[in-house]
Amino acid sequence: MKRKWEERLKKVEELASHYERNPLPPVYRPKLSKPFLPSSVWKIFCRQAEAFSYVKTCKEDVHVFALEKNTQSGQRFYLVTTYKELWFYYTKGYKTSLMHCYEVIPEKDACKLYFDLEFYKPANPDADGKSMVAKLIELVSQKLKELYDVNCSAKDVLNLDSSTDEKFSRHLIFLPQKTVFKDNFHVGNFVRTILQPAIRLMESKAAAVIPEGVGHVFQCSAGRVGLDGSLTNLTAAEDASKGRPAIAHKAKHMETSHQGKNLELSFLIVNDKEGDKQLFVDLGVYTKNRNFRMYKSSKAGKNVILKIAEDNKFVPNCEENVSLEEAYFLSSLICNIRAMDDTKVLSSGFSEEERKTSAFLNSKTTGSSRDSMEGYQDSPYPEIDYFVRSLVNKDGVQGGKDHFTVYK
DNA sequence: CAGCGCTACCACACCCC
DNA sequence: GGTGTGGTAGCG
Repeated sequence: MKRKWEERLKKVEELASHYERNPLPPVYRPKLSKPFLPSSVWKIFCRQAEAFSYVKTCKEDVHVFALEKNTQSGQRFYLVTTYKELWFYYTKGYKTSLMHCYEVIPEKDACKLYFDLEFYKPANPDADGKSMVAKLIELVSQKLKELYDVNCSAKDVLNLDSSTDEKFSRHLIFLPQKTVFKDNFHVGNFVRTILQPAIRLMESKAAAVIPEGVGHVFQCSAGRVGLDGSLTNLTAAEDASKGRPAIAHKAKHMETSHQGKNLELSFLIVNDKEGDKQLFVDLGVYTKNRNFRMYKSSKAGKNVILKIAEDNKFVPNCEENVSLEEAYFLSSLICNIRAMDDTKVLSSGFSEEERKTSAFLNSKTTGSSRDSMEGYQDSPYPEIDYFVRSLVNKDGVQGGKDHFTVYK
């Protein structure tokens, strides 16, 4: 009897000693993985740059998330952790501050094709958001096929909704198998390019003047890139009017051959609060280190979260030990790329750095904006043409003839 | 001590008809 | 009035 007591006492003392040597952290954090797996990473920074430099020192697969303070002041801080661990606390509600959580899309990381869609309902009483989303998915899928030979349909598109009575608001995440974009800027280049006809249409509506005889050509493999790095569309009429050697033969051919297939894009144009025209697709999200609100998060000061849309058609393949909800979460993350050998990496035009460099050169050498250059094969400065082509070729396959590129 | 990265917009200078 | 530039309020 006494012997048993002594044994128990000894065990308690050992346990006490163990906890003295290994004190509990101030915040309860159960082990998420087997002991032999990497230990947890959960670190918060006031500055984004500090968060990114910490990520570089981590061997774990960690990512930067932006957390909005509930004060609605717009102030944010930055969390570094793994997807797994974030999901654990995110759903368990251990930390209420995770309610307003944003994925930071690093400027040079591969990412998925994604869209931020919105319109103000009172200004667009006749707009049918669901049908607009369906049309957009159809359009984007058609362009993915044309430009990259990538197959995609509505069942490959995760459709998240955070609409209110006032505003129709969606996030679309395209998930054709094993296909990603080189980075956020390349996504932006692609999106701006395929929506160019709608942008021009909108501008002409805003100006209330529709220029005569101006058709717009979708720039594809044989296309040209403006010296300023923008994706410029060649117009046969403009070219001829400037009396320059026309290089629009192929483009003109493409225009006619695709005309029947091209979808009508006017459905993308909506009214904003002031009654001006704007696009249903927000083109302002394809920028450096963009914060993108996450599945099940709300904006600070609001309680509307992003949830699976009623008309969502995407269902993730559930891997072992992953709930359906977690699988949706992982699918919704723009930079959650499982890089395989057979992953297709799509690119479109310049990277941001290259765009800035050539824009700088353009302004310093010609002293004018893109207008003077549009529609020309060569600038008056061969050295610069050579330099710009070298930038383009870096992105292309087989000498860089292709502006839209697929890596394997 | 502490958010970030734009862009549309404005004021102003300078030029030229 | 046309055009370039520098600074910033406010948006996403």
